[in-house]
Amino acid sequence: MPELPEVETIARTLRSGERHRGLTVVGQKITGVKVLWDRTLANISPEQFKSRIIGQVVENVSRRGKFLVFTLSADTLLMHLRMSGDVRIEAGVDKKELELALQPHDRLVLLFESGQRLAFNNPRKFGRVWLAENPGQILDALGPEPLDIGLTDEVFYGMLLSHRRMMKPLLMDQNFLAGMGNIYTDEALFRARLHPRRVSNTVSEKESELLLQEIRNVLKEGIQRNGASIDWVYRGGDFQNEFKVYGRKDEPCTVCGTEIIRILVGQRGTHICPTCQKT
DNA sequence: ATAAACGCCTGACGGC
DNA sequence: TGCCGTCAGGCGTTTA
Repeated sequence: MPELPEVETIARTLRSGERHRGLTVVGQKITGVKVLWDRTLANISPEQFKSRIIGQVVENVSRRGKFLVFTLSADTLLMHLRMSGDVRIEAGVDKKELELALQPHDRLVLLFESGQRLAFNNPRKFGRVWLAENPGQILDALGPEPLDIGLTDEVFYGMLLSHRRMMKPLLMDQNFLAGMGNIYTDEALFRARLHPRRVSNTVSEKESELLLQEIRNVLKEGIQRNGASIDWVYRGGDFQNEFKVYGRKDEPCTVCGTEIIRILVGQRGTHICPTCQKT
């Protein structure tokens, strides 16, 4: 489900309590765990997970690429929502209630001393959770954060030139750049007037600068609007109302009026304006 | 080095 | 209504 703006929104709301009726995970002590689907845990057994995480306090929640990063007293808890995941924090009434009233597709639940709980919900079971002493082993392979000012025009252009790959799969490669997914990549390429099959080392310096700018624009607008809500996995954002190409097959291009088409690039449904985005 | 094919899962939607 | 194919905000592994 989520790309960078959606994960960022989740991290912020878990931290601040906004949109969760004031509930925050920061400062909460973990006193219980329910693992409802064992394979949710990517690098540890349910038994080890329980014995290690119970008693730890959530110090902070942040994001790296599409990972949610929970900094705990001793370890780091990582969550990746993949295609259909979501995270809820909710108040519990009593012990009995905490054990019950789970939602369909809840795969992992953390119980806090306060009586509140955090649920990892994941209909398609693609999402994963890690408990790691050293999260760098997982996160360090990721490419740079697109919104990091350390990613300069020069650095980004150099990155494009050092590969000979189609632009869309390259931008979606998390080890190249962290956080871009199918939707925001389509939107950024459209705004930069680049065809998704364009080969990276044929991009000019000017095109590269515009692309980085538009990548940042769509991500920032997505974050401002709390992400995008699509299909049955609704999360409260409204960036879907700003889509220029994604999901707009057969509708007119907002720039030139040509009908948006859907093509396949790197096995992924891809939306372009065939007039504005030439190879 | 690059990219395709496929697997992992459940659910929504459209056509018949 | 039921059945069927297609599609889905992701990513790892295997194969070419």
